[in-house]
Amino acid sequence: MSVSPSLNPHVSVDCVIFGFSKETLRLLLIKRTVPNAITELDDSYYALPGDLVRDNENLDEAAARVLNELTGLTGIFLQQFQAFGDPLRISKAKDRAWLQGVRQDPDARVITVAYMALIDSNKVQIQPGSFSKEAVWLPIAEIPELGFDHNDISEGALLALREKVQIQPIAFELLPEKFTMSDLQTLYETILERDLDKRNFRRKMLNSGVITALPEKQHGVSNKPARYYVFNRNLVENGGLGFVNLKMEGSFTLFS
Amino acid sequence: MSVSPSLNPHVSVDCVIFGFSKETLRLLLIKRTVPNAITELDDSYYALPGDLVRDNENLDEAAARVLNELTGLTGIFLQQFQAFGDPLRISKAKDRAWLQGVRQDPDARVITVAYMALIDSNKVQIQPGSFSKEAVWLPIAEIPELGFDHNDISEGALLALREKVQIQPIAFELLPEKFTMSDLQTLYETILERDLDKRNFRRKMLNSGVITALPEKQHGVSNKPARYYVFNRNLVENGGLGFVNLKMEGSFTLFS
DNA sequence: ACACTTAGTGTCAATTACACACTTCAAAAA
DNA sequence: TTTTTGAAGTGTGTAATTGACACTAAGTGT
Repeated sequence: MSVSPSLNPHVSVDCVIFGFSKETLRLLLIKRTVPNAITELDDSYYALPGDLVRDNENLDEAAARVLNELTGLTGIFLQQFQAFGDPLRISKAKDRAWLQGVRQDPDARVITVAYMALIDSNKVQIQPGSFSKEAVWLPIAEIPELGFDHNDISEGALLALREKVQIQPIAFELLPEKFTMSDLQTLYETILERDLDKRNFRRKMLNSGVITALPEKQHGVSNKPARYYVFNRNLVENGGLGFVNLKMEGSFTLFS
Repeated sequence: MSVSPSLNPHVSVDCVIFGFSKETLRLLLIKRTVPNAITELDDSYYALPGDLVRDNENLDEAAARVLNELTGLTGIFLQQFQAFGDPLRISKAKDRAWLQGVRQDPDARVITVAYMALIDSNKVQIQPGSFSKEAVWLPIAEIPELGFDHNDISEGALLALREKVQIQPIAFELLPEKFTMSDLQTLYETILERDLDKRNFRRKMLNSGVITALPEKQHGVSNKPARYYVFNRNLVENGGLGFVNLKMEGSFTLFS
């Protein structure tokens, strides 16, 4: 076993991990515990999972490592969306207290490269101990004050998600393998914060070719059972679709 | 005069500066000269303008500073688009030679945050001495091998530009205040590498409301003089337009 | 006056977007 | 076993947008 490769004290990655359950978009946040020297109680607060970048890995690898250490998952949709580098981003008192307990060079200025991950939250099994004792899925409407500039980063991620979802078929990454048309529509409505017409949505989705109907239907629901669909991952990734037309009502477009 | 604030040895910004002249998209590149210890001649090569980030500035400020030191300009369209952090990105021999002449810690791993700038190349007056003896506008089709990973960064910038131009009215930043409809169309055709229909282009542009016709026309051209237009910067930035519809032929859209 | 070059204009057909309401299916309750 | 309940699933007509297409207008230079 080799020694742990050295850390770059000035560059970190943070992951904004999106999940979707109970009809709400959620973020996976970790709880950080800081011994409070004055009260001798523990202060604690939530933050995005993140870590310094190691000298032998690139940024994508660092983000994938953070995600894997927390969730045990690999092969997840993970996309860099913005770097944050305000000189004061790590200067809040609580944050400094935490850094002093954890970092070799707690005063170093750290620029962070933020990633967003989209995962089916059913797949997540929080890995004990890796980052923190506790990790929770919090609805995006109920995110408390986070450490560092993580509120800014989360808001940036949400804006980026809202844009990307209208350009590329990536929302599927938030659903299980099999899903109903209503699941999908609710997801889009949640992300876009806007109601969509059921019939038009269905037609657009099916015509676009990004999903395939399964023969299988729901069982045991006390109403008409919905059909299941799957996302055509291979078709989309191999460009087997020509262009995908996924514009939402009222979204904007450029020229002709 | 205060002493120069300290530099963060691990984080830099690089600017991909786009211009448009003679019907070609160009990048503003600087020439770096490296004394070659063996031949005693100077090796030189082109690179993107960039610098380490100072401890008292954020990333946007660092990029604006680099741009200003090179061109003398302020208030320019400048947008972060991607961070690059491959561990080997500064390990080419020429790059190391240059770093050794310039950096306090030439072996430090550096992550760079890349920005793209869009400017009217007529406005640029290269500032002597700041970055290098020489800076040139090179057509994007004729970019040579650059230092570091700057070819990757440039290609990323071009892709990002091509996407953004179809979503937001930013192409105007590459033109002078007054421009003709043909100027604008040629610019779009150049960026998108695709021919557009003259009449449809004109209709879309005018209906979108992002430009206003001036009474003024060209003088001294040996053909029918073209009318001049201006970009409605204020209207666009203040959201005075509702939605701008700027989709190009065949571009893709999401749902309904 | 004629040649040359680029600017500028309109229409029609096809496609796409949007609004809108009833029937179907299963389970649960009566 | 009938009825109720609740979500799934389905089609059409209208309006708006897109895209294809060819000629005339206005200057300069010869």
